[in-house]
Amino acid sequence: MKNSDKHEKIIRAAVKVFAKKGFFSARISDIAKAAKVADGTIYLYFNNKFDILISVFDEEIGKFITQTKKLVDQEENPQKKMEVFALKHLSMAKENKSLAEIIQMELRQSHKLIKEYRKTIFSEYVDIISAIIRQGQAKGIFRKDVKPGIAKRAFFGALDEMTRLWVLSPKPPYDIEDTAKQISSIFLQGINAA
Amino acid sequence: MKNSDKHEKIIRAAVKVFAKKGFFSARISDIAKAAKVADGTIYLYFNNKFDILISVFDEEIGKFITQTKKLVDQEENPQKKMEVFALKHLSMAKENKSLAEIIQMELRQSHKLIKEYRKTIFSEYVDIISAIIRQGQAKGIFRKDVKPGIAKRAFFGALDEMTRLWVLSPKPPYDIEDTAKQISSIFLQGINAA
DNA sequence: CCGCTAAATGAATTACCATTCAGCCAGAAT
DNA sequence: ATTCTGGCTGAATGGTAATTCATTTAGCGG
Repeated sequence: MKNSDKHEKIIRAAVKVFAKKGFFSARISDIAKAAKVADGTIYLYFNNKFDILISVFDEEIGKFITQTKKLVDQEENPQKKMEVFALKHLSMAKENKSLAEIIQMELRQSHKLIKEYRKTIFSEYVDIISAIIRQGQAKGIFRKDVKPGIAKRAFFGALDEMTRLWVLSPKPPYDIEDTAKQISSIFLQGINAA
Repeated sequence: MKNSDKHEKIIRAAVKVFAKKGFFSARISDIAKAAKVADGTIYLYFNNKFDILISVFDEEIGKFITQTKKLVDQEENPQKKMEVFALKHLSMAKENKSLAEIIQMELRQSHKLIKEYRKTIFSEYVDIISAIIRQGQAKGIFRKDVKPGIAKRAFFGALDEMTRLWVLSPKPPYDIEDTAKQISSIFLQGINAA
């Protein structure tokens, strides 16, 4: 009863359980069992069921955004940046399927807190794209008539939909690299300056 | 106790309530109150809560897909078809915000039945796009290296993400026609044959 | 060893809500 | 006027599962 960070263990278990059954159908006792702790123990680390979900988002998505920013910053060329973003996005969905599943399902819930959360955290993420687009426009390599606010969502939406395909299908129908390349390719040609 | 189709009234009420609170947080008594019927009456028309949700999908989404197909068929030119599709998609989201909200949130649930439903009905819808793309490729006006299976999802995903923006924001930040045009424009240039 | 404290347990409590069903009521038929 | 019938009602029921808390346990200092 010493080491073994219970908080961490519970979060990990919750990711799996939420991914499998969805937030509402998941029972606290399921999470407790998966984390190998007693039901009551969960309430020593979290205020309530909803708090577990929020913690999952906070702790897991935050890391991911930071990583993505770092990768994008390492590239010079805007086109290359877009490609890197697409690849990173899809790779994460593949490597961390449970988390991707939760983001796909639960982060779409209509609960007020979740809506707010989504607006905040997703803005930060999606704004990585609009920044790249503005940069490309400044350099004269991307169409000036494209609105970064729309284009960023279009690009993100395309990737998000591909992610959904993985989450819903047991067998990935397309290869990650191919998909990332294909989507970047369409999009980059689409916003390429005459 | 007269005319006034109860089934219809309940569906309408359910759309509103589900949109506002989400399926799981919505109570049968909320729907009953919104429909101005007794709680028990709902069970004369539906088997259970879930059945109401499924009925909403069946009855409302079906109509919409049919309409879209008809509109697309009226156009000759593949590029024009894509534009029409985009505009129709976004218009529907604007005009029927509650339904769009439910599609956005509930159709993503991890419940088996919903997953199946989504695969079936969405395939039908999204395949409208891939058919257009294949047609354009056959005519030599769209890039042959683009995979229709990926491109259809990218295009749909872009539109879906814009829809999400409307659903989450009280005030539409962009005009429907502008958005539809912009997205079609990026995408059409993106898949345009050299 | 022997208290002492904090962490952990899990059975009991409690709250919530979908669903049921015994009875009610409006209009039709006799 | 009286009975009948089918739609409708909403309080009562029952099941489920979140949350609590009295009790137990593990580790530690003396």
